[in-house]
Amino acid sequence: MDRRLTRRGEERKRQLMAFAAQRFADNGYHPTSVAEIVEGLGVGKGVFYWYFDSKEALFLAILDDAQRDLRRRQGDAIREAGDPLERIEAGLRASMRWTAEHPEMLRLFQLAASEAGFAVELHRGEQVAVDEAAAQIAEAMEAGLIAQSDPVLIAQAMIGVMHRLVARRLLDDAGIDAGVAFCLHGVLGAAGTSAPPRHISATG
Amino acid sequence: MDRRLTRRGEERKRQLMAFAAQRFADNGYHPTSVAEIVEGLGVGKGVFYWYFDSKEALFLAILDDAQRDLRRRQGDAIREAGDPLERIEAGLRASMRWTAEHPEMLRLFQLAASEAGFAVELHRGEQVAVDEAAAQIAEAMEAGLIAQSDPVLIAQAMIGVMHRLVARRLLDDAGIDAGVAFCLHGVLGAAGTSAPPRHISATG
Amino acid sequence: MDRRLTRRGEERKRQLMAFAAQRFADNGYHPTSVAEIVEGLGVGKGVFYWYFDSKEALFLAILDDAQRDLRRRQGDAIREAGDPLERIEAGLRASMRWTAEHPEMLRLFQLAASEAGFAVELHRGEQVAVDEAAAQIAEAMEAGLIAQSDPVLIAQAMIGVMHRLVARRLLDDAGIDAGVAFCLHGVLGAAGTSAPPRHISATG
Amino acid sequence: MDRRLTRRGEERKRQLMAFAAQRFADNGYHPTSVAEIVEGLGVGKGVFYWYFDSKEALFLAILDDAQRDLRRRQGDAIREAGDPLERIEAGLRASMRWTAEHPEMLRLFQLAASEAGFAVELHRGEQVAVDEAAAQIAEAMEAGLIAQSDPVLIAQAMIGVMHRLVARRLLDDAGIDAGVAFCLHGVLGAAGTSAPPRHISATG
DNA sequence: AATGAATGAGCTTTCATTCAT
DNA sequence: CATGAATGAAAGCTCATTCAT
Repeated sequence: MDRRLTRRGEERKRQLMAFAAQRFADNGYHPTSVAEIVEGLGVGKGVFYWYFDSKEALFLAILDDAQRDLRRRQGDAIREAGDPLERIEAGLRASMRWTAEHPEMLRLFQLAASEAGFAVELHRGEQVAVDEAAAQIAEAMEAGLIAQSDPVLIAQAMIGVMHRLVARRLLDDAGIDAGVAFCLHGVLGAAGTSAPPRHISATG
Repeated sequence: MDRRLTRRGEERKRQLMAFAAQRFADNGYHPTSVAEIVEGLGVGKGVFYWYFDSKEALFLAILDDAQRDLRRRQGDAIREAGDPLERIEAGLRASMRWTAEHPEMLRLFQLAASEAGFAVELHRGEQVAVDEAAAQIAEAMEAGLIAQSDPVLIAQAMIGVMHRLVARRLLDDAGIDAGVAFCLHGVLGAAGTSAPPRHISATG
Repeated sequence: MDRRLTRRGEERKRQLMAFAAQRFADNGYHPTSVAEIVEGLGVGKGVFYWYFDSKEALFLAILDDAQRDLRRRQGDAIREAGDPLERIEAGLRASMRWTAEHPEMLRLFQLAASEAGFAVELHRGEQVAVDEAAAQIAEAMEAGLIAQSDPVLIAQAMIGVMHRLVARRLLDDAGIDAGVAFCLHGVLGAAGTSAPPRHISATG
Repeated sequence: MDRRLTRRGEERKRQLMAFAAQRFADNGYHPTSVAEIVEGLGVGKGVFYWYFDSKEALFLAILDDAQRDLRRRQGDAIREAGDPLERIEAGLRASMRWTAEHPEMLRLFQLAASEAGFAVELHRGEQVAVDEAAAQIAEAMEAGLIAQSDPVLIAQAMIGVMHRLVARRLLDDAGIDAGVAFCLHGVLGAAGTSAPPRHISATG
C-alpha cells in the first residue's frame, strides 16, 4: 500500500487514523468494525481500503505513529537535561506528560499488548524507549548516584507506574509530581544511606 | 444460571474455566471461540451452554475466581504482619508472588481492561484490594512512617509496577525483591529526611 | 474439516455437492455464490461451512468425486476387454458414455482448467486416466497393431475429441459411434498399409 | 464505444488489450481486476474506461480480434490448396500453427467457454470456421475421398484434438505433424477399404 | 485524455447461540 | 446431560464503475 497521495488524500488518511484511534480506545479493537469507522466519517467502505491494506494495518499505523511521537518527546527532554538523574527525571516527566495528554494512545498500547498479533510491534517500539531509560539508569548507578539494581527492571517499573496512573486517570499535574516522586525514590533506593530501610528484606 | 451441579458437573465446569482461561490468555478474548474451547475438551457445544449462559459469562466467572483468589492471598499476608509498613510489604510481596505464579490471570486482567464490557467488573474486584492497600498506606502516613501523599495513587503505582514486571516476565525471586524494594522506597519517599532529594522538583 | 457425520449429515453434504455442481456448471465458479447455493437448498449460510472449509474446497471435492467416478468406469471397461486395441476402444467408449451422461461434470473440468488454482488438481486426476490410455496405446504399437507415434499425444487427442463433442452436444449414441470411429482410425494410422495416405506430409 | 482515436489512442488501446489478454490467460477472467490491468501499465483507471465500456467489453474485443485473426489464417491456407482433402489438411495445419503460436488465445477461448456471458460470442466466431471446415469435409465425402459421416462432427473432432494438444503443450513441430496425421486418418475413415477395421463396431 | 479518490453492492467467511434428537 | 446440525447477523474485504479535478 504505497500510494502516492494528494494533499486531500493525506488529509483523509489522517482523519481515518484519528477517528479510528478514538474508537479503538473507546471500544477495543475487535468490537470496532470497519463499517463503524467509515460510517463515522460518512464515507464509503472502499475509502478505508484505499488507504489501508486491512484493519490490522490501520491499527499498526496508528500504533507506530504514537510510539514515534512519544519517543520524540522523551528524547527531546533527555537531551536538554544535565546529569543522569536529571535525565531520568526529565525523561520520566516528559513521558508522563505525553501519556497524560494522550490517554487514548495508552489505551491502544494496552490493546496491542492484549493482541498476540500486535504485541511484537508494540514491544519493538517500546524497546527503544526502555533501552534509553535503562542506559541513563545504568549510568547513574555507575556514578554512585543511585543504588545498584537491574536497570531494565527499574525502567519497566517506572513505565508500569506511569501506565497505571494514566489508566486510572490519576495523572493531573499533582499526580505527575507524585508519580515522579514515587519513581525517583524508588530509583534512588538506599543510595547514600548507611543502611537499607529496615523493612526491606530479601526473600528466603 | 444457578444450576444444581453434581460432583461430575462441578468438575466439568472447572475444566471449562481452566481451559478457556488459558486460551483467552494466549489468544485474547475475541479470537478465542466457543467452538475452539469445546473442541479442545472434546465435548459438544451443548455442554458449554449447560454450564454458562454465554461466552461473556464464562469470562466473568473466570475473572471473578481469579480476583477472589488474589484477594485472599493478599488478605492472609496482611493479617499476619505487624505494623503498617510491614503490612504494606507483606501485601505487596504476596500479590507479586500470586501474580508471578499466575501470569495467565494477569493477562485476563489486561484483557478485561481492554474490553468496555468487562472493565466495570474488573474495577469492582480491584477496588477492594486497592482500598485495603490504600488504608495501610494512609495509616503509615498518619504514623509518620512514610511521606505524605495520596494513598490511592501510591497503591495504584505499586500495582502498576507489579503488573508491568509480570507482563515483562521479570518477576522471578530476585525480580520480586527488586520490585518490592523499588516500591517501598517509592512509598517511603522523603520520610525522616529534612529535605527532599534535590532532583525531585514540582511542576511549574 | 474431518467431521464425524451422521446419516443426515452425509445426506446434506451430498445435497450441497449436487446442487453446487449444477450451479457451477450452469454459471461458472466465480459467478456462483455461496449465498446462492444455500438459498437454493433453503438452509442457512452456516450449513455450508459446517460441511466445507471453503467454496474452493467444495469445488475440489466435487471435482475429485467426478474424476474418481470416471476413472472407475474407464477401468472397469478396460478390464473386461481383450487385446490392446479392444481395450482402447472399450476405454474410449466407456469414457464417452460417462461424459455424455454427465455433461455438467465436463463443464466442471473445463472450469477447473480455467482456474489456475484448480488446474493442478485437475491434472493430477487426469494423469491417471491418460497414463492408462497411453499404456494401452503403447502396447498396441509394440504389437504392431497400430502405427508408431507418441502414445501420450494420441491419448490426449482422443480426450480432446471426446470433450469437444460433449461440449458441443454431439454425443448421442450415433455421435459416440462416430467419435469412436474417428479416434480409432486416427489411432490406427497407416498400420498395415504399405504407404501412408498421400495427403499426409511432414512439416518443412 | 465508437471513439475517434488518435494514433496514440490506438496504441494505448492495443497496449491495454495485449496486457489484459496475458493476464486473463494467466489468471482467469474474474481473478483479473481492472485495477491490476491499469496498474500493470502504470495508468489511471480513467484510461481504461475511456477505451472500453466495461471489463466485459474489453474481453469481447480481445476475443473478437483473436477469432478474426485465426479465421484469416485458416482462410488463407485453404485458398491456396488444391482438392478438398488438401484443403482440409491445409486448414487444419494452419489452425494448429496459429493456435500453437498463440496459446494464450486458446486460454481465452477456454475462458469464454466457461462464462455463460461469453459463450454466445465465442460460438458465433467459431461457427464460421466450423462451417468452412465442414463444407470441405462434405465436399470430400461427396467426392468419395473419405468415408461418409457427419461433417460437422468431424470438424468439431478435429478442433477438439487441436485444442487439447495445445492446452497440454504438445504442439511443437513434431506434435503438429502427429496431430494432423491423427486427424486425417480419423477423417479418412475406412475410405477405399473394402471392410471396416474389425475393431470398430457399432453401439448396441 | 488522464488522474487519484470515492462508491457501495456483494462477496466469502466467522461465530455466538439455539435446536432436535 | 450431551451431541451434531443449523441459524443468520455481521464481519472484513473486493472490485467494477463513476466522479471531480
